Amino acid sequence: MKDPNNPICRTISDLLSRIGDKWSVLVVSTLAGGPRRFNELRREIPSVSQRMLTLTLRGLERDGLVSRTVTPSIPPRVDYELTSLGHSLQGPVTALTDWAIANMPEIHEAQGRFDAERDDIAA
Amino acid sequence: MKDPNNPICRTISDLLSRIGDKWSVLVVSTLAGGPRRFNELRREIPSVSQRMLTLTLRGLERDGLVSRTVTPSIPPRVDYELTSLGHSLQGPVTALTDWAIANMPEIHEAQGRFDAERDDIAA
DNA sequence: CTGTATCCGCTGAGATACTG
DNA sequence: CAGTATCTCAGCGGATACAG
Repeated sequence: MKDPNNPICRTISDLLSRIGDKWSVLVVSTLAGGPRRFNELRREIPSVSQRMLTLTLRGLERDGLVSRTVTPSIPPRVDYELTSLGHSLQGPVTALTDWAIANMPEIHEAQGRFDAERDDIAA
Repeated sequence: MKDPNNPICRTISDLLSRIGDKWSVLVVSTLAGGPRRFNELRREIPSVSQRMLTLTLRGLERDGLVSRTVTPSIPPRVDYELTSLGHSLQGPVTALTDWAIANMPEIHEAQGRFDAERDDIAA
């Protein structure tokens, strides 16, 4: 159970590093509203760089959470869409973000206490 | 909603970088079985380094998820324990890990397909 | 429009040695 | 026993420029 070499732990840790990365959850939750083109995603997530959006989408595509559809026209058109696997991830992720929102005050309070103590010691 | 500058998104993203880091979930799930001393945790999670265990525990403590109790004896004794906030996180995290376990085959399959295609193109 | 390629700084994380 | 300090290296991620 606690051994990172066993395949279950590795899968969990892989999933966590994916959803734990800086952009995946944001992209998935945006795509939850329906398919988007590349630059639509950029507009809806203004702070993401082109490079990171590409990398994030590739990662999600590799894991089978997002599908990528190319329409070879001029200009080219690429649509990204959640797969059913991607949609099924929404439930657990929402549970987590709801928890974060609900407990935000308590977390910030704890951080404040911790940092105040740290400063006391430093002083 | 998609703006990383708004406090809600920042809290969520902070939470994700905590539970998304390499060790936090492992530590929390170990502590779910009851309080542990520092070296007990090291023994139960053999692959964690001393440094990373310390840093992980500090982070969890700062967020109010774990409490740290020092008994100034010789040798010194320090017990780590989940707070009620820490326990309440177990539910959402379990939902996520259950999802990962349930969908592990499909994810690996998707990765296999993706990597096979990539190799085809490379060849 | 939808990417890829490159450079580069910052942080995460391991190894090792030292301290109260 | 329970840490801190320092070195080191790899990888993430931003900015920018280029390409089909």
